[in-house]
Amino acid sequence: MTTDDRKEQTRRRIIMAACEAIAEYGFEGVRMRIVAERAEVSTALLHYHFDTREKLFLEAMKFSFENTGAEEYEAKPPRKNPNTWILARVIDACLPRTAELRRDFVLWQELWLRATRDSDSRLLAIDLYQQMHEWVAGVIDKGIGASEFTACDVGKVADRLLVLTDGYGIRLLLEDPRLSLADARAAVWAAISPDLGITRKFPE
Amino acid sequence: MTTDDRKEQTRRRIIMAACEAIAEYGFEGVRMRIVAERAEVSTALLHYHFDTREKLFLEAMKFSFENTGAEEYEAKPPRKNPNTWILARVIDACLPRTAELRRDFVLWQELWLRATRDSDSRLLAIDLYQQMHEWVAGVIDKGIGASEFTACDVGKVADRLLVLTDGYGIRLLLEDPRLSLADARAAVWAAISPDLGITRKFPE
DNA sequence: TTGTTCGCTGACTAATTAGTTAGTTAGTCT
DNA sequence: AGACTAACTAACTAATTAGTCAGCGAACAA
Repeated sequence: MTTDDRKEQTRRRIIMAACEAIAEYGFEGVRMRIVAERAEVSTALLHYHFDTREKLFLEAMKFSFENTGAEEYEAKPPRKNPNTWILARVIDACLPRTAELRRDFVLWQELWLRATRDSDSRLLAIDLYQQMHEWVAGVIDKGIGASEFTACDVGKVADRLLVLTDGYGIRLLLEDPRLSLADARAAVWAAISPDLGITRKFPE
Repeated sequence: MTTDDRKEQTRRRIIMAACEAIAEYGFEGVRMRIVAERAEVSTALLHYHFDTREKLFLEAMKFSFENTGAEEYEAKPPRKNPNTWILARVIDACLPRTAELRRDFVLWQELWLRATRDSDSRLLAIDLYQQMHEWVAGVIDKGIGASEFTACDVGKVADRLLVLTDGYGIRLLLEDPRLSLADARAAVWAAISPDLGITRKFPE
């Protein structure tokens, strides 16, 4: 392994530590010491790689959102009820179901909030939202859009899906006993599926 | 004016300053000095009244949410299309339309995020969400629920309304040129009004 | 082998922070 | 009037912070 590889590896370890720390303590709440400890380096190294705290954290945000996996959606839908399958997977991808998605979701919210104060964050957030929207609209359009049943504005459906998963996602973070993951999935399903000409109930 | 009145007035001035500061800088970002300056008192007085930073900020959150005005909804709906009028007002009340609502909305989001880290905040957030839900459901139920057209679960409609306004609210905070207030209102309207047996378009 | 580069650290600084304390002063009670 | 209470402050401290810098040592080049 070359020193360049090693350097890149360290850089990445720092960024990932920063992501975890931001989700855990919040943007303003993270201390450089915490990130350094988690990445198992000195605080001086953070400054060596990223100059300032601000720059490190923005890099971390960017990295996090560029690396949230949508790989599993490359999998082919089953022959039976492919539309139902696709919609269910997209909804699931946008809800904080797993610990990892939950972490990303919190990071997301941190960025949203920071966007109200910092213009760099705002531009990043707007761009990110657009990317997410394109991804959702793309999956729906490619997978379901061609269906004989649908005659709707895919963009608007994607928009509504994102808003709903965002709203329910926030509530899921609260771990309010009155709202389960199943409730949230079902509610998003009910609000979206008719628009796509899907009349089936939520699978499982 | 008695000293007790004066004390209460000062206390309130501090709390309101804290609310503004939290919305502006974020929970972790607020410095006691900022709050003190804004309330035109010494930092020592903050500690005299609230002991610790933490306690002050929790009090501020509580105060803010107990004092968000729903007074304007006491006004009587017009004779013509009262259902339409009521729904439009409720939706408007939940979207960050004005500077004040925007500030409260940001504070709200701060609490949501903090709720993922701090159990006191979490309990407050859950309680608050419940209160908002009851308010929305109450207004809908009292104003529209008795209508001959509706036969839906008001609780679920209120739930969906809150989720949608939350989701769109966040996007409105971004001031994304692709999403106007009118778009958000119309989208929420379209997603809610059919459930309530309202077939009219969004007023104005 | 030897000199050089550079990823990396320990020990530092200057600035800022929440919180304390010893008073001052204005309003209240008898 | 005179004693008392308590809202309020200036000046402090102890701790923590982001950021700096001189230098180490392993990898690389010659």
